[in-house]
Amino acid sequence: MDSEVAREQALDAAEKLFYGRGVQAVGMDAVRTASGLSLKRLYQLFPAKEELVVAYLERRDLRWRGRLAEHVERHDDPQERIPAVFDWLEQWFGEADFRGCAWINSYGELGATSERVVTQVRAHKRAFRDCLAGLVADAGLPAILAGQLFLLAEGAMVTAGITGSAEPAAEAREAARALSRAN
Amino acid sequence: MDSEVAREQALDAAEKLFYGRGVQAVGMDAVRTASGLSLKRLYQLFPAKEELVVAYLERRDLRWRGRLAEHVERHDDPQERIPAVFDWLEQWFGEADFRGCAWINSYGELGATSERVVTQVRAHKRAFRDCLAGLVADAGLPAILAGQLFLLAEGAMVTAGITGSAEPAAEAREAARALSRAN
DNA sequence: TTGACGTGAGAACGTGCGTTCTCTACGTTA
DNA sequence: TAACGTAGAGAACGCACGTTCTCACGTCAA
Repeated sequence: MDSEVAREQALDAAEKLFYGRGVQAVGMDAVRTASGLSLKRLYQLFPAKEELVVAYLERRDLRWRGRLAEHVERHDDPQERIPAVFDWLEQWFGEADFRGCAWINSYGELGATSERVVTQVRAHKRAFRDCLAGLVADAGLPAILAGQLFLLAEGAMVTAGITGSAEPAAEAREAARALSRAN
Repeated sequence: MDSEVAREQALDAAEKLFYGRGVQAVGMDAVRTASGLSLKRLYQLFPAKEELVVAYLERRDLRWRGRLAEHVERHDDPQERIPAVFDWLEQWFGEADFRGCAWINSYGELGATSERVVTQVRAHKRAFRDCLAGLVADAGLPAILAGQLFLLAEGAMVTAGITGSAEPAAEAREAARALSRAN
């Protein structure tokens, strides 16, 4: 079987399991079963579990930011793009399998033990922050707003994950509107 | 030895280890060594590791909120008490052993496997939110502000933990000021 | 045909850890 | 003094899991 296809199968299985149950709660055996690959093949593609975890976070990062960008770019007016971020978050929070932010959860789980995971988490959060900074600049708003919107979004993700409700997105959007007007 | 004293010793050791290295990365053996108690005694006090984890979160919750309240109450002016929350966060983020919010981290680690931990995390976050709501009411500000300040604080905790910087507290305080004026 | 090689399936290995058990020592009480 | 209960120290147990090994089988080159 094509290596590329096998890799995607492994990552599909890993993402579903790691995100849904937590990294440490999922054994390589479960990934094997879910992916339909043999353990041998799995270890050829990812020589250790940590590699698989990092690859999972990496691929999810690309997808996550891709989807966000896609949603935001539907709005031509730069002023509307900022609330659109929170609309997208709200939609995400409402998905049936939503279980909080994969990177925040991974940091809680592995932050103290895996330097590579920490690097991955920091890279993702920095990229998201940079994305917000771009939107703020395009809307002609002061740069200081970017960090504030970022904190609102992070708070909303955490809170939505813990409480299992999508409401924090609306609260954050309201706060973002107020901050945009205030600045 | 007095049971009460032994319990405190166990919890002191557990808190230091669980918060510093993560719950799953710390074995009961490490807790035994750090506490100076025998395994037998430890299991008499906490029949399973999960009990110890829940007790750790419970005691930390009381202390954490106690310290916050103590700091906030130093200010007599209700208007100043809200920024004081973020001052306190900044001070906390700057502590040498700061490693993010214990409850958010625990949720990331155990949220999918331990219902009791989830309950504990939700209770803590709800209590913190209620505390903010009280401060907002005392300051004569609209109730809607409480949730927004809560999201800012949560975002700041997460971000400070991941980046290892205390700066998010200042950003959040600035945003909180702007929101208070805007509402 | 034959032998080398890659692959799949899963058994096996080693380790770590939560929990329990054993053994010894000591204090208490009749 | 002798019997008994309790606690400490840590060995032992059972299990889960990351990783490696075995073995049978199909494939392809010479």
